[in-house]
Amino acid sequence: MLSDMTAKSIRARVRDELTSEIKAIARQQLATDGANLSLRAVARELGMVSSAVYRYFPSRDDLLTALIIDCYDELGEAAETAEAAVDRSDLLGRWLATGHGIRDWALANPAEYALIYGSPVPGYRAPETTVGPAARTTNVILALLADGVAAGTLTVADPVPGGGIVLPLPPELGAELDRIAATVCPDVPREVLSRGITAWIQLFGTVTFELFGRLQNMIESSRRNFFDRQLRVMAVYVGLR
Amino acid sequence: MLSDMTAKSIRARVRDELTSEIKAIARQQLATDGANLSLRAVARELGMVSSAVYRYFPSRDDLLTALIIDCYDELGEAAETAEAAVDRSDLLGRWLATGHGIRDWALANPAEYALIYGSPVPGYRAPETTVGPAARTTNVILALLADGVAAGTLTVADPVPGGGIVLPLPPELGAELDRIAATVCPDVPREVLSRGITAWIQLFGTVTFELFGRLQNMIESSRRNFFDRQLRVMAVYVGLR
DNA sequence: ACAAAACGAGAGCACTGCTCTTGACAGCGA
DNA sequence: TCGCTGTCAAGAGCAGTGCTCTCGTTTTGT
Repeated sequence: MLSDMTAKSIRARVRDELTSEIKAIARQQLATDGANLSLRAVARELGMVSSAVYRYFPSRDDLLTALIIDCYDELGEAAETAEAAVDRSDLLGRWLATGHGIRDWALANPAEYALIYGSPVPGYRAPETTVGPAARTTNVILALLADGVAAGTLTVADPVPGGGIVLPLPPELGAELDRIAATVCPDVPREVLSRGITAWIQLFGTVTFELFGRLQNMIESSRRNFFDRQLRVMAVYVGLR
Repeated sequence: MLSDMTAKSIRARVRDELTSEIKAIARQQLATDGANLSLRAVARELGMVSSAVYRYFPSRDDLLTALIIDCYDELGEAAETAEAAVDRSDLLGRWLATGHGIRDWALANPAEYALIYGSPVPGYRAPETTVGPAARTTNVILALLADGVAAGTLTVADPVPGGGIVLPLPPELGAELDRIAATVCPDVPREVLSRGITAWIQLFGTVTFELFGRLQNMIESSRRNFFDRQLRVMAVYVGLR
């Protein structure tokens, strides 16, 4: 009985170990070779022959998919843990923590961020298994919006008192926002969701610009300050306090 | 004399023709193979042997650089012509035209957009010759800001009357913004420049998200409406009217 | 008309993803 | 303990890649 389980575990465990070792070296190579990493180089690094790697990943794209899922999960976890450390009623603090958690992970893993948020690999179709991990970061923000709505902080009305920053939503866009809200955050009105999406795009747009070198010769020494300000500007726009 | 010139023209012209033909086919392949296009495939398409292509581009990276410069120039020209068609005093119209011009070009040339605004190719260092063409689109926006400042429309003060969307700039970030403004738009105050950069990031962030598939299962049928609204929201934030 | 430069073709090198076959080893039931 | 079966690493091999070098040919400048 026990020997059965350990025997099974033995083969399975060494396989899992090799699998994660392959992924580790592949991620290491990701930093230098980007998305077009070499399976043979990974095998060489492991002292294996290239064909042996195919016992663990049926193709290079499958290895890439595994890496993508891992990265989505890591980024999602980074966002979740950063956000979880803030008092639930402090919506602004939660938003800031989420943003900086995402940016910090991206700065620490630039190649991985480029893999999941950069140009789509031509000919590569992301399988369905990636959408779950990919949604983790957005779910953090959506929960933030839902909590703000529940607390009465986020409303349909203009979050900037006396300001005119809220523009009417075109009907087709409004309908589409309603459809999104219905499936993913039922109690968030379309106006709040719309502002949240704008802030979401600003967050990732700023990280992407910083990592892809578009801030070079512009914002250099105060990039964290700049990003923090971007977050706060969007927080005011959304109404997070 | 004339024969000299035509003789000179003959060799140079056929060379230029071949050069642009290579680039045309390379851009065609860009759509299917992305940044890792095959020089041999381009040569095959031309009925040449691969080594012949090296007479025109010393390496694959040089061909890529030529494509990048062409794309920057095309995108810049698209933004410029779209913006030039609007009355100079209509700042909001100019901003909207610029944004839609950029997005329209990106939608028409998604692979090219990914080439210049996607993940940086690992190991590829963009040469100095690309920064000029790359700056064309941002120059359009900077001119917009400068005109708004000159007309008195854009000021340091909060563009949203009675609103509190303007946050104080951290001193280091303010100094950096001053440094940018001094070299590229001397009469634009740091506050206006800061708002412009935020709008600029929102513009390209939205286009990037749309093209890289991050809007899938969210905004589908009303993407142009969504982008237009994004532009208008940022216009209100910046103070463009 | 002649030397020099430019050009296309071909062979070749080292590399890639991937497939197929071969031989070795471990776990299983009898 | 002895075969059987499934898993594994290794090697050869195929087609493709970027790139270099050489070899005749053509074109150019003088």
